[in-house]
Amino acid sequence: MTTESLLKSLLLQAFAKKGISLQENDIVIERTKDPTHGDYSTNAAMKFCRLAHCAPRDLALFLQQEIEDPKIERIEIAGPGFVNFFMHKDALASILPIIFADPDHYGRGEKKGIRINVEYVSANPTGDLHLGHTRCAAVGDVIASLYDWAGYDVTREYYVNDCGNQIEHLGHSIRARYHELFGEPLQLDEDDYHGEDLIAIAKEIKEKFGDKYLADNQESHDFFIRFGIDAELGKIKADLDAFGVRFDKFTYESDIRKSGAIEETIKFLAPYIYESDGAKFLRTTDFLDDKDRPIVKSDGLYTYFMPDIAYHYDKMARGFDKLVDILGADHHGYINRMKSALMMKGYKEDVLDAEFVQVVRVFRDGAEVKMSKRTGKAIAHRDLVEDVGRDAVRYFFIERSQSSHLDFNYNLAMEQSSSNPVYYAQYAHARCCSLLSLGQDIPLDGDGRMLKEEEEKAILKHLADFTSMIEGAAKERAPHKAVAYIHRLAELIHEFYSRWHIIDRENIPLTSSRLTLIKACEIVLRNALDIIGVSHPEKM
RNA sequence: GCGCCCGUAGCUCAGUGGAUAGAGCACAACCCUCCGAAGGUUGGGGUCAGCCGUUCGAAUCGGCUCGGGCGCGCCA
Repeated sequence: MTTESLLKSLLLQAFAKKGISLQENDIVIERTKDPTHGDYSTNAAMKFCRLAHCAPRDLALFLQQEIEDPKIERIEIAGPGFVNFFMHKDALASILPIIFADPDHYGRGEKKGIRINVEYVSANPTGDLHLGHTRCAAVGDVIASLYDWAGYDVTREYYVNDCGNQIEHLGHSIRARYHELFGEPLQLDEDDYHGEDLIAIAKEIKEKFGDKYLADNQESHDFFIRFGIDAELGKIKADLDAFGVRFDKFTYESDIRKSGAIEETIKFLAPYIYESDGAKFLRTTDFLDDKDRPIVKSDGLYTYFMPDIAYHYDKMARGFDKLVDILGADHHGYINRMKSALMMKGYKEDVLDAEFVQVVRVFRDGAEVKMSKRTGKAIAHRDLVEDVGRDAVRYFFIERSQSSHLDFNYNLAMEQSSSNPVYYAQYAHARCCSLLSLGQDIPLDGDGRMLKEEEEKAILKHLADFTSMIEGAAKERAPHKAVAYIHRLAELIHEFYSRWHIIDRENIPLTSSRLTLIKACEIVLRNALDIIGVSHPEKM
């Protein structure tokens, strides 16, 4: 039993004696910032004083007298009615054997038996990933990891939009580059892709197939599209792989279309479909939307929305309890129409949630750099990761809540050395490893029995918070909370290291306890860095 | 006009009902004869955009105003 749940049950019992019956969720146990406020604190006396018909401090006094446990050293009342718990140091150190029992899994929550599908990036295979995708990739990947650690059954999915206008333009652009290689003038339309990366693809086609696809026929048309999609998706996969982002499943829009799922879906949705100006609209306003949405254009082609509905139905049919879409913030209008479509199928409103990732603004040489996928002037995901490094990019991109704009200083990131926050955490890990290596002949006691300093107690408390941090960060889909946890742990380690000499061969029992604590720090820091996908070198 | 996100230190941002509002960067001073100075200690810096309300208690919840970003039926 964790200290937190112990305190909750003691409080529940005490309240019951007053004739007040509460649920465990009603009680809030807080970590105290100030050590003079004890180790844990509750506001319950203030929150429920009205139910007890007495003043907050009187109720606090009652709780103070009523609650007793061997793990609690003493209870104090402070301020308007806070009840502060001071724990015996043994109670704090009891987290150490738990960590060592299964180090690689410390922090993992109980299996919940809930299946979650997290879809992210899903960039169209028409060009290289840019900074916006980088942030979505980092955010989505860490959210999925948090779910995994918290005990959910997670699938990471990428939806490939390999149909529609943009794909036609891709095929046409590659065809134009291909013809250019045979001495013809370049013929690109305004909506085509003007980036020079397509030249490499055209060259590859020429090397492999010669002039086979110069003829303008259906075969050539289909070939350029197919080859282009495979080439672009191949690059995207390689770039994401280098970023430490891997998917369990790629679903292709073309497969959804071929399966007949769209026609089935339209048939099913018929009661909600009406015609207007030659187009077909879905009455999403019957549910959460403020406007009805077109699903079939007046030219008879589907809008993007129609296959997307079939795709989301497909995901639900695969047995997921929850869908999470990680989307760019400019897609925020999308969520209510898709929820509405899911509700038409009888699903609850909250089977789908979206996380909107705000834009990254890039500053270079003191000026903002505007991005454009087509002009080729955008900062590519690949260049960024190669220049700045995978660890630093991941850390930077999830350090702040995804709902906040991110200002990225390219110059600063390029010259990152000591002022890079990721090194602060990695250095703490390397320090732990270094200490453990220096003291490797000294056996660890495994329970930290000699620990008593404030710095040591602060670390023990923070280590004990790891599991609930993961649980909370997963529930809130807040990767930046994992970063905040890591930063705090690194800070505590650095402070402890600076304040106390850890390896003292004149005092082996104390050294043994302190190295035990350092080992626990190393384990938790390593697990935490694994969650955010940042490496944890033993030497730097 | 309607909808979503945002407004907190010089800058970038944490903090969603609690105690003296925090961190990084930047700035100033100090700390290696001693386990890694990519570190530590100290300091200056704030009408939490504004007003009204709810509450024992509001940066946090509700309403209005101002300011910024994004979106608004046949683009994805």
